[in-house]
Amino acid sequence: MVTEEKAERRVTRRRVRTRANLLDAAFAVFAAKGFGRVSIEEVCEAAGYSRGAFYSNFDSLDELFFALYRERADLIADQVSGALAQDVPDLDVPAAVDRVTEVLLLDLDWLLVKTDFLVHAARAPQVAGTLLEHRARLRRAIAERLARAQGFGELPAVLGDADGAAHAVVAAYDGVTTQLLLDKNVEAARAWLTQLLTALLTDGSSPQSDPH
Amino acid sequence: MVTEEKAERRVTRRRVRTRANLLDAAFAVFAAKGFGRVSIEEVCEAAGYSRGAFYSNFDSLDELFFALYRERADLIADQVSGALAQDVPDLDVPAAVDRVTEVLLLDLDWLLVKTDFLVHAARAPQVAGTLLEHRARLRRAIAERLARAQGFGELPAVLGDADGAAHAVVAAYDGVTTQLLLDKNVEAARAWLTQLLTALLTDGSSPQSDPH
DNA sequence: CCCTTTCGATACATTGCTGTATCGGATACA
DNA sequence: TGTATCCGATACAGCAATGTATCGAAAGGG
Repeated sequence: MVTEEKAERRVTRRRVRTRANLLDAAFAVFAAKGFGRVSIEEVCEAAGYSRGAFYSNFDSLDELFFALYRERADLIADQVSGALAQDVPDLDVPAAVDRVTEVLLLDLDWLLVKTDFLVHAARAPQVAGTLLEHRARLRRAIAERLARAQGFGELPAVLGDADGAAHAVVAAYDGVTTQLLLDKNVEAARAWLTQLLTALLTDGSSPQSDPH
Repeated sequence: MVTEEKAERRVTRRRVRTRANLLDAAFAVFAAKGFGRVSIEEVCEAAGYSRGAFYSNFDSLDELFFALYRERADLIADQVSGALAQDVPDLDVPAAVDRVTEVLLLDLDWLLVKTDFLVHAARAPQVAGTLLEHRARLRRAIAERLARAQGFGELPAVLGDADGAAHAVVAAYDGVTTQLLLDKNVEAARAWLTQLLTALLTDGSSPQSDPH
């Protein structure tokens, strides 16, 4: 071993605070202007620090961006898992759909940053790999939840097995998200996603109100 | 009227050529590095011109980007319209789906640029408006095509009317696109989109092979 | 309370990009 | 072919952001 990985430091209390502040400020700035149009200086200024603080905590904007994404994505993934596991009887897929929809389509700023990250990942295979894993994990959680419901004969497999259905759920979410980015109408998006999902996950027997 | 809109010019032959070259080069560079990370100089270098040529044809990178998007988007929109109108009997929705799918999921580079543009539009209301109109037009074409098929009793309205179904089609496309950006697997995306669309647009009676 | 370690501010050199102004060669049209 | 116009290359000034090196101050351990 030639170099010390990160030469252990006494992780001061002050340090974690500034780091958190930088991340928060970065989130706001990224959401407002887009990752591609943000400079290190802007982030520092928004956080109330000088560039010295930044370079003491991160090596590059990319690194900060990755850390930021990871932090928030994990948080939301947990919330979704919670929403999926919440109901004991495992019946009532529509109810679970409602709860998940509410968690996922909450914060427009997060949506913007998330999309920036997607675009970023699309050109960095390594980053794309990480993101794909995240998505696979999420899909697995959904598939499991659906499989449990399927035990009660709920799921009308229009598309293959529970795994395929999970795929479809994610695709529907991504699709609705795209429109939401443009029209900024969270309520419509939520209603629309709910309708899409129930259409996909139940046989076409339950009529829904039209959100247009 | 105080100012001449654009002081009519003798639109030389040379001019249109360089303009086209700049646009082509820009497309390649944008696809490779992302709009946010591209400088005017890079575009010029890729096109084999100096910055003088650029400033003679465009006012800013944003303007070039917009022109580029508009050009290609219109082209593809035409192709889609063609694919939708192609079959005379108006039955056979799956066949139309196949053709459209083939047109839409062809070029990964275009997908990258298109997504960049989406992200850009998400933060520029005016641009977003234009993009929304484009999408609405496309959706209308789809809805009309579906309505024609519906006349023959094909479409099993799982989601409201033909308009709602068109909405769903676009959402499905966007959703599949997102995954494609990450895994770069065009064939899988195409198969997957086809399956999704047929699942949405036909009653769940026709079994499909599983593309996973 | 002192002393060591760590954090973050400041100053500096450097680089890459921008936009403008100018000019010579190319182009169109008579 | 002559000539007026247009196009794009070059040169220049300026700016904004980067990364590094240095240093005073804060934090925490003893």
